[in-house]
Amino acid sequence: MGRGKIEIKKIENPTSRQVTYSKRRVGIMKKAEELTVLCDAQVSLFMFSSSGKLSGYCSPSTEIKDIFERYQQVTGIDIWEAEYQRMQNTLRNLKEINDNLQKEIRQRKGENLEGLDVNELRGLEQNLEESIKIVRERKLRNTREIYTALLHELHEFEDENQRCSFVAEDLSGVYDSTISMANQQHSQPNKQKIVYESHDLSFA
Amino acid sequence: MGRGKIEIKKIENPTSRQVTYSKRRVGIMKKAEELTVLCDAQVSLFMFSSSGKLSGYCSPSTEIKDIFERYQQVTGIDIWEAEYQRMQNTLRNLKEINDNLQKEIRQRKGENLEGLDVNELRGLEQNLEESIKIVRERKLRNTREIYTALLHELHEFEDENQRCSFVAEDLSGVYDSTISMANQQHSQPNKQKIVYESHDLSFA
DNA sequence: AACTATTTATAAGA
DNA sequence: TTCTTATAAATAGTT
Repeated sequence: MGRGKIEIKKIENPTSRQVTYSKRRVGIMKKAEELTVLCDAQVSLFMFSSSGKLSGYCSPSTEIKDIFERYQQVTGIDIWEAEYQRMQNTLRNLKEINDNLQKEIRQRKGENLEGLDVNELRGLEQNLEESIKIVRERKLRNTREIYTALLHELHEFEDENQRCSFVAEDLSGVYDSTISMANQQHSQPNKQKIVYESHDLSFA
Repeated sequence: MGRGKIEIKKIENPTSRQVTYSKRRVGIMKKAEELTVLCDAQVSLFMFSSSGKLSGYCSPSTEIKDIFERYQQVTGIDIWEAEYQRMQNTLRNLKEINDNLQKEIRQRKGENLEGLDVNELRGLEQNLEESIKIVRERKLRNTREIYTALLHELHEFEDENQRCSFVAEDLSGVYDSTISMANQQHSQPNKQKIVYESHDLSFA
């Protein structure tokens, strides 16, 4: 359609090529829109010129994303197969691991023991006994550490007092500061700290 | 371009619409290919007819994915951004929850107690004591249930023997089957069962 | 970008 | 769907 018939092969002259692109670009976009309107179709059209410029057409009330999803539905080809599937799998796995962890915690808390037989209950009991032993030892050690620190501070205080020639009267303040120091020393920067509800929060 | 000029608006007659769609579909695809070849352009064209059938054209050596990625590059719009981000966030959250669950379990097992002060250790100890109490009660109850079932079966066995006029000699088989029955009754269909390692697996 | 001779696409009909 | 064909539309080459 033009002054002469042309062969469909790459136009070597860059200027002519660019001109032809411009003309035909308009033409095909018009066709796309006509098709949309006349035939009630969804059309998406993208063109990148050899210089990299993008032009496109997309049927009204149609998002590109929708076109792609429909494309994927119809062809069964998932463009993002690898990435998406990988993420989905990771998600599923994490959820399963989560469920199991939740279950284990619940069982270690003594909740939801329906699924366990006597042997498993016996194992769980032994587990908990071992745990409580370790926790008790650790508590004892921590307490001892605090007292050691307290004693150490007390001695330094006494030495200082000897040098300054006056006697310590009230040690409760020292005691408090030693505890808070020990706590700070041991606390890590956890975003979500696990709280064990204690019925008796006083220091023992 | 045809026997008569047409107005560009939806063709109401479904048959005519379908016919027009078929003809124009071929036409626009031809145009797309010509544009690709003549102007060395990348073209992607998708059409869904009103009946949902997909047709498309994509420049050779061009994947749809590439077209989309280029589209995203040029427009700066990331089609999958929202979805992807949402998944990433879910993933992150699940991982964090997981970490915390792992940490809680480790602490309940008596591992990794470094982050806890004496008060927290005291709370954890009380927690474990409560748990162990519940587990012990449950174990006792299960054992009782098994013995009750055993007793029941034993009585039925004796009744039957009375009627059949012979005496039970070996009850070990009955005992075993009762236990396995009781276990089956309580075990749920868990894909990944949590195993509490017991040092002594004998029945107590 | 505009013009226009020609080619191409296609509407209507079969 | 496909073919035919009259006619509308697109566009190649030119200005």
